Amino acid sequence: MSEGVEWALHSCLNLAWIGPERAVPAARLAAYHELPAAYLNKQLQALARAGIVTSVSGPKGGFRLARGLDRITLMDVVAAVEGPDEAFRCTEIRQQGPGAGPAGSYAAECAIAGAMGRAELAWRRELVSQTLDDVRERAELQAPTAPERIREWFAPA
Amino acid sequence: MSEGVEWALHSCLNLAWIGPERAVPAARLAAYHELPAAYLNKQLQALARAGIVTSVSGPKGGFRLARGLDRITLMDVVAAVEGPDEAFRCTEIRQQGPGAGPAGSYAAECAIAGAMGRAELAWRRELVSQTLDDVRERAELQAPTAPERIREWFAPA
DNA sequence: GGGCTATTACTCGGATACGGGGTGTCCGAGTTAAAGTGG
DNA sequence: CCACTTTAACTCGGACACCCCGTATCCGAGTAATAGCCC
Repeated sequence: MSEGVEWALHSCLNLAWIGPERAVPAARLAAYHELPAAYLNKQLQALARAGIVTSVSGPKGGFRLARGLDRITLMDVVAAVEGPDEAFRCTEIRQQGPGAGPAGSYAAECAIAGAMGRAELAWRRELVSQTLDDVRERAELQAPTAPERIREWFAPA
Repeated sequence: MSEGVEWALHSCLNLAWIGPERAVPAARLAAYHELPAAYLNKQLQALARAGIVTSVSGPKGGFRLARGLDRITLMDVVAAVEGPDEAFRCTEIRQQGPGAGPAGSYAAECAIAGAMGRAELAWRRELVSQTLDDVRERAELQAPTAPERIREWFAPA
């Protein structure tokens, strides 16, 4: 899985802790974790295209969350960064070569694709069931001082 | 996900339908679906290392299943081909840069890694719960003539 | 004809190239804040 | 002092290289069947 997913998730939580009042530039979000600024920008663009964050150009510009954390699921972020296609894609090799059966006998889905699809569905179901707000709550339980630290570090000079 | 997983799964089912009496060369398994023979051989080697199939060299050599389909799970095959590491790996960026908190405050797992881990656990759980025999059963319901076709095509000259 | 040996053909196994997608970077279009200027 | 204009700095957005891993291939080590040969 792409490394950008981790960056995007952390950035979303950071944005939430900073608050919706002001927009935060990608460069500043990147500096907080010493990430390549331009590349993080690329991931945030993906989030913007997916409608998870909104972006404004110019001075005092940057990114901010488009809606509350409780309305953003892990699935939303993963789909935005990784793309919509499934991890396991069936190439229908059962229809290739001498092993191919009669032409009309492939109406039903390949049993292997079905089985792998069920597993991937379980994965997606779990991703949908968890919102970023759930993650934030757990994070604050583990590190109660983190929100204040972040708010302070991102405070304008 | 690697394409080899699909090839490996189909090959395992084919091996089961052929029967355990004789070993089947990788080249023959590949020809059945018009796959690159040498590359499929590589995947079968991975299955052999994982103990899913056994391999014998020389004339009349090839691969055969090491145990019954009901004792091989989808997880076994995926782990053998894809490797054991998780898809989402946490790089602990929370400990990098100015955002890093006090040194001893990272005993607990990163909340984001935990959430992604739960999703991946659901995926793995589903893969473990399905054996190749379950898949075979469904496949035979959809295409009852397949086993006989395969047995015949792989029959020795 | 039977048993032993040498040969030969066949298969796996790992070492070796190639190519596409993730990774990383750079520069331009657009925008807004701020500075400058005249009334 | 205030309003307007001009400037300038800042930010996103997409276009451009790099590199690693999945993809694909080839050749050698090992093995067993087979053919040949001697008894």
